[in-house]
Amino acid sequence: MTRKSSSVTIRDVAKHAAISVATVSRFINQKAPVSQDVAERIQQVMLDLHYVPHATARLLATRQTKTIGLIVHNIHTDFFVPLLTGIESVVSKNQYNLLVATYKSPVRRNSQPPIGAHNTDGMLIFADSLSEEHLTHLSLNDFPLVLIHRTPPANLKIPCVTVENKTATHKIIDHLIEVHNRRAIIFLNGPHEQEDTCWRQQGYCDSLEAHGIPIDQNLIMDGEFSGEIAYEKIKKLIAENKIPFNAIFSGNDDAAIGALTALQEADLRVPGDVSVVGFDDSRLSPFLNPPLTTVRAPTTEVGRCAANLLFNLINNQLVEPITLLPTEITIRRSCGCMPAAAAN
Amino acid sequence: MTRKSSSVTIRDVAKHAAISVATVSRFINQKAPVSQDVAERIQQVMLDLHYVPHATARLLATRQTKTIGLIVHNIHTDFFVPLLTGIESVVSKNQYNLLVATYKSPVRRNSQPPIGAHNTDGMLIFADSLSEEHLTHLSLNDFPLVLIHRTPPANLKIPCVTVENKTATHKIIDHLIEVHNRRAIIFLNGPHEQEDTCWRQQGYCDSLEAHGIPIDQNLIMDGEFSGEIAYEKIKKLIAENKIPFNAIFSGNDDAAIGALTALQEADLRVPGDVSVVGFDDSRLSPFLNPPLTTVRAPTTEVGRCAANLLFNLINNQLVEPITLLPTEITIRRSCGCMPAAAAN
DNA sequence: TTGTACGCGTTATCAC
DNA sequence: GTGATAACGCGTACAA
Repeated sequence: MTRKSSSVTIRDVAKHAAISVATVSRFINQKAPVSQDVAERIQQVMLDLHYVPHATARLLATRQTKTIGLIVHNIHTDFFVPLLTGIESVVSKNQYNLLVATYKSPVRRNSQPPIGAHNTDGMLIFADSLSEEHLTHLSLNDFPLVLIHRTPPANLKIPCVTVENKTATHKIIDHLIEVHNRRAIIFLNGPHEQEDTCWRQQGYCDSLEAHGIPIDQNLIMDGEFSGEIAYEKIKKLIAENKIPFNAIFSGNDDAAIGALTALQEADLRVPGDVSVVGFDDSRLSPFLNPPLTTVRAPTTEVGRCAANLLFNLINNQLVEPITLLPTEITIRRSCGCMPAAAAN
Repeated sequence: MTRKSSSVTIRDVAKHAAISVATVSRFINQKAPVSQDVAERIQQVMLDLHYVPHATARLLATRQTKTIGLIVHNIHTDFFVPLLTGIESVVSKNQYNLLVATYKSPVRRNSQPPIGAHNTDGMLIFADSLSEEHLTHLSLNDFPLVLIHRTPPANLKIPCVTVENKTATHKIIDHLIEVHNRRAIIFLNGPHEQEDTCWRQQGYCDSLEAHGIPIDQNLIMDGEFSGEIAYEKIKKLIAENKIPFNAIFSGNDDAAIGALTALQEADLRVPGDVSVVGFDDSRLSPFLNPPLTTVRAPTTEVGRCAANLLFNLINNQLVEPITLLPTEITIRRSCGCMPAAAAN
């Protein structure tokens, strides 16, 4: 498994520049002033030899990796692109690397996440990808951690950044009820372990209650934030034809697509027969047919913000314990409105 | 910055078990049989001391990183999700980590990519993110490399995986001409540095020639594979009203969205006035208005395949020098057809 | 089966 | 400013 003995090391640079390794190291890390002459020589040799410091060796010596980790449980979603875009911009601005891992703490078996203190300087943890136990262990060791779309377990002081779910949901349901006179509103909720799900459900219920509409558990169904699952659920709902409804609030835009498809296949008109609204304002929402009325969540900003917090932590600076980014309703056509501008 | 206060090393274990470090190491890695008595003693001491092997030191000693790298020049695109999905599935199956870097080799040669032999065991390189010089250097050092959507420079034997561009494009243009009688077809091409662009342009030209339609350079415009840029270009084209056209072949689906938006704003009907077709069959294509006729590219499969090749390389196995994945036309509505099934 | 000693590529600590 | 050299923690010939 020995890859290459031809790997160029700091010793090679030193030799070619006719200088000691210590000086080369100092120059690279700007640890101490180096004479102009020597600096230029080293610079040149490094370029010629394509020298790149060996990350692992450096870590062993300094205990720094210059990389941060991101743990998510599912990469296969449009939500991931803007999140990663935000994170990546900050990471590269800080000259760091990004290690991406898909992982989900299992309930029983004691497996370890693939990334941690041994290969990162800090981690971004999305939603419920890491168990409380893992979180606790890392946090207690003072390892820099920032939670995304999830609050820390009790007793643990881990900063988190998420978006305002409840009020926005409340408002969009209000809109459905007050403007479009929809009162039989299906709620396609997400995974129960995810906090967003809870808050969105809360907003949904609050709005109904505020309008004196009793909450019908039959209207609340698991969409799992998945287009496929939402599609199946709505298709079945229509086929059984036992529960009347005239609107669907989908917990996220992905699931809304599935709902839209199922409605279309059943020849139900949107928004004529059924209003549909979503959450996230993902990239494709303005282009759906009809364009989707939804809640705009600043996902790129979430990623950027979380990454910035993490770097503050790594640099031993104080950070806000909790950052709640604002959301806002984006009215398009799927709810029944006819906004002037056709596109985005 | 002291993270691990409890730094108990293999030496401590050896000392407490009254045994040598070598034996402890062998026991841990099951490299050679150890006497029952010794095994039990080591086991006990490791438990008592809460010993955990230091991952980094281990990597330094074995010259392995257990991570592979992915270099792309732009994360901010829907193309990235399926690609990453494919790669990630293989990476985690192999118990490896994935380091993601956005990077683009500058024309001037003074920068190094953030990932390389120093922090990965092999790399996946998308399109033209890395210059020939960087490629050459890595390849000459026998560093495992797999190219995605790009062939290797001459003289370099780097395996690559890409998709069939030319024939599919040829066919979809044929479709536009033969079935829908469109002969003034705009081509929104991608970045000139990207190979996909060239092949798609070739397919476009071949089809026109085969039908005796002269190639009009005015119809070929840079869409840069970007929705925004395509939008501006088509908007301007319509406003100037100097070049008549009745179809648009967009180099990728992203740009097709921009085109669609521009046409819609100008009250041009799709496909009534203008047929629009794309390339990629990205996730949102079936949901556009109208659903987009496009070329389906197996992007997830590309990612999976490239990652598999890379692992073969890492394990010193032989690999195919070039893998060309098939593409196929997906007929929806934007070309003018009216397929039976409404949605995908 | 077990032990000794060296190498992995850097940084840190001294001297000079 | 610069240069030796000792860590860093582990794997592994080579010996025994």
